[in-house]
Amino acid sequence: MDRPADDLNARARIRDAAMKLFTERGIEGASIRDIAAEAGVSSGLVRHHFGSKQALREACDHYAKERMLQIGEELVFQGGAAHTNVTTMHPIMLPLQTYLIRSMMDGSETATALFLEMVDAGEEFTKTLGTAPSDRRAYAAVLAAMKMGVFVLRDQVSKAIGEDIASPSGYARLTQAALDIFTIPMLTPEQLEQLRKYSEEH
Amino acid sequence: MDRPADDLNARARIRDAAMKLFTERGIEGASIRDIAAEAGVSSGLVRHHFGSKQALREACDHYAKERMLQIGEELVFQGGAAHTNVTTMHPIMLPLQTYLIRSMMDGSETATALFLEMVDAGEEFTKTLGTAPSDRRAYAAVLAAMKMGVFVLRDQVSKAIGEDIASPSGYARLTQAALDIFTIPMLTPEQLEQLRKYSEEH
DNA sequence: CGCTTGACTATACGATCGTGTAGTAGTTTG
DNA sequence: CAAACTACTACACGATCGTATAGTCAAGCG
Repeated sequence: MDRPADDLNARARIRDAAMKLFTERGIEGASIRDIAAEAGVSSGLVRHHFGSKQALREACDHYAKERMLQIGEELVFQGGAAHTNVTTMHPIMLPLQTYLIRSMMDGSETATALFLEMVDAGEEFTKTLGTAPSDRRAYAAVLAAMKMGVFVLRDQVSKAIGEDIASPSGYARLTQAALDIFTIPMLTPEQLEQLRKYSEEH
Repeated sequence: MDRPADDLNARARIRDAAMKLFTERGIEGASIRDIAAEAGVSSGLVRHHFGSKQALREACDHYAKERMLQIGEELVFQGGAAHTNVTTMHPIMLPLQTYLIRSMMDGSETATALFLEMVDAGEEFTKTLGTAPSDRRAYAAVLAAMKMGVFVLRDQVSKAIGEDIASPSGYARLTQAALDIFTIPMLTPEQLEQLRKYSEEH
């Protein structure tokens, strides 16, 4: 059961269409008429259900955030906190994440709030790490941004690896690559020392 | 010397204003009239110099790409390939990167081409690593996307750590955090094994 | 039955969009 | 000096935007 039961009515279809087009074309780039057409309804019905474009957007924000938290809880229940915090990549989340980033870039408070909650959770997670980063807050913030960033550039990453990252095969490569990045030290201690010296000089 | 010499004329001011507003509001969200006002010229002059909004955008794409490559070369010359490939974060690049990502998300071929070049360079870099990732291509693609992602969510990361990541202090925390993420293994070998088993089951 | 209510469509409104055209001031060029 | 060119502004055009209004249709209910 992927969605709530009574979620196939016109209101839900409009919301889904809005999230799709907002993601693909940006908030300003997706018109209410286009969204209505995508949902198979008149543009007047969009206004009837949501009042304004801004209100429609906020409804999408709240829905996406709720679904993200809901799916996140399910994943922690299934796979444990370590798995969830390290990868936090699940195919179901993909459209939600891409939408939320688009909305965040255009100044959504709801989406930004969700991001900050993710940073909070990530900061807690750092306490379970063997070697602690010196700046937990910055570590968690950058990590969260990096994980989201992969999905911002979904099309570009897909093009780079030659297959859609939403496909089972592409997603597997994506997950493994992220795991490699997060678990294999990128520099030898010597390189790290050299880099540290360089930083001090500049 | 930060910029070419004759770069203060109206044409350059329009281009800079366009990059600023495209970044802040998205391509569709920034009108030619707004861009002209930001540059302190008439909207007709924008058309005179660039012909159309699409052509203006492509001019911005090319300029941003050129500057990125130029700055990248300077950084390699100054600090060496290891430093450049691991962090690839320089304050000067920030506005260029944020613009290019915006443009990439709205389907810019030039920006996508630059991303693919970054992936190519990153893939070469993986050959200098001690422990090789199994899938170099995916590794480089995900790494490039992650590094870009931090700048997509610039405002959100800044909010999370309590200071602007463009400030010297915030930028230093950002760089150190990225370095920690890339050099400190996030999981113990035991956790990694557990995660591997979990993945096989699902 | 008549009446209300909610889902839905059709159509019209100002505003703003990208674009096109005409024209001016200043410099260059033959 | 006149012609040509360049940088620039002013203004008008259709199209499309978000929004508003009026009306249709079916279901529920006294």
